[in-house]
Amino acid sequence: MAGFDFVMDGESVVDADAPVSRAERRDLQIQRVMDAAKKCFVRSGFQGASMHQICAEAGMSPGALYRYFPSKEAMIAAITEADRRNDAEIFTAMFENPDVVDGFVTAAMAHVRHMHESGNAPLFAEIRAESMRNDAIERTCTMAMSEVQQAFGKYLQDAVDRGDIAPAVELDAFMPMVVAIGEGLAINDLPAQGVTFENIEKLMRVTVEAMLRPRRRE
Amino acid sequence: MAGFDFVMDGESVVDADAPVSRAERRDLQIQRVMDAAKKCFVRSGFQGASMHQICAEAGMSPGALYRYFPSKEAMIAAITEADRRNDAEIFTAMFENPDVVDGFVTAAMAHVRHMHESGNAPLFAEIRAESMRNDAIERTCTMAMSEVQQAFGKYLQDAVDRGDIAPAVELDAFMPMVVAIGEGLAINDLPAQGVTFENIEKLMRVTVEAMLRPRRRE
DNA sequence: GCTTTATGCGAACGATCATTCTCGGTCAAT
DNA sequence: ATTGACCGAGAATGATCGTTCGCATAAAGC
Repeated sequence: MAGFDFVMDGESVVDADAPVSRAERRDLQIQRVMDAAKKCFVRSGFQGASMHQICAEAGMSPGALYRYFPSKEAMIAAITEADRRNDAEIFTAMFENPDVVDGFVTAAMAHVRHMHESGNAPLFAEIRAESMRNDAIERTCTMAMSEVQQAFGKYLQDAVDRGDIAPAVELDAFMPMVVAIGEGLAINDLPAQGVTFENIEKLMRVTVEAMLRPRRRE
Repeated sequence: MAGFDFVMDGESVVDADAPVSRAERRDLQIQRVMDAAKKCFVRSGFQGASMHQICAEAGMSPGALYRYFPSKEAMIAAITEADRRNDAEIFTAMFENPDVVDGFVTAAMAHVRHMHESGNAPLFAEIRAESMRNDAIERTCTMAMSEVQQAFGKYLQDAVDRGDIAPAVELDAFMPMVVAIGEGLAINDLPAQGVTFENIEKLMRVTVEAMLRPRRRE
């Protein structure tokens, strides 16, 4: 039997005829574990998922799994970081769009769509719940979002300076509130509740427009 | 030593000189357990908190605790229901206010304030995370909110009929989205992040106004 | 008074948990 | 061909989990 095949039954993860280096294979195995862990965490939560379940899902023994992650805590940290980084990237895309409102709505809709399609809402909810009692997770969340917030702030300030927008409240208060609203939309997975993307976008546009270009009090 | 005193050390929970009936005392004990459990769940999560921890927090042995709740699952269910019911009551108050926008903003601010002062945000986050994988919890959340949503829908429809408001999207889509946004604000506990109540209210008013009385497209 | 019922304690139970250990095998380098 | 680092399986470990049990005590009903 030629090539690698580390799975004894079911699908083989490493293609039997594609030779890979040690380091490459290691990365693939790490990815395999993370995929399995993510599945289990979504299904049972961080504390609820057992290492044996994760091993079974990954088709790997505990001894093997522990070669790649020193502890369950480390796996939680790794998955949290990957998830938060992924989210951050979606938002960074909006900073290219010269129309602030449109850029914002587009990015937010991409986020809602991604959350719906990937089925990651439970994982995100789990991360947020865990972040409120686990300092390490909390730091990961803050760090991943702080660079986005910083760039976001600059992006908005530029638009303010050129007179494109005039936020209803100071930017320091505006940004956390927008993040909070976005999280609410993400966790609730509105498309799954039957709300159409069209309606979500329509209401979001009205809202963002009002927040960034408020009506004058008459 | 007269009267009851079931705590061997530390504070006594049942006043030593106030005779209470069996049923009354039972209710007090149940409340005692629920308070302790809530504290532990906030600290460690539903799965992370152990029955021994809850026993210690309640100043009660496992044997005693199990006289009041048949299982940990039952305790989680009871605490979830109490929390959701509490939230529902806050929102029901808004249906008295004839000005929809003002009623809405007032209720939402009461919610934000309550969430901040009670320090219940972690519990709420935990409940939402658990609800995504535990059908019983999910049903509790839906039930507690469905009566509110129904009354909310009627309240809004009345306002639409009399021409007070003209929501940007259909009510069926509007309500879930508003709930989602509210949850985001609740979980994030903005006052704890330094955002003032004043700013929260200001942006909320602008937003609600825009959603319910949108500008016409020019 | 005596009996019945409700409480409470805390040791003990079996199950399951995260993690470790041992050992046989495989790869890359010599 | 031999070596040495790496990898993987799976049994084993001690800890901890949710829950139960037996027994003592106190109150309620007669």
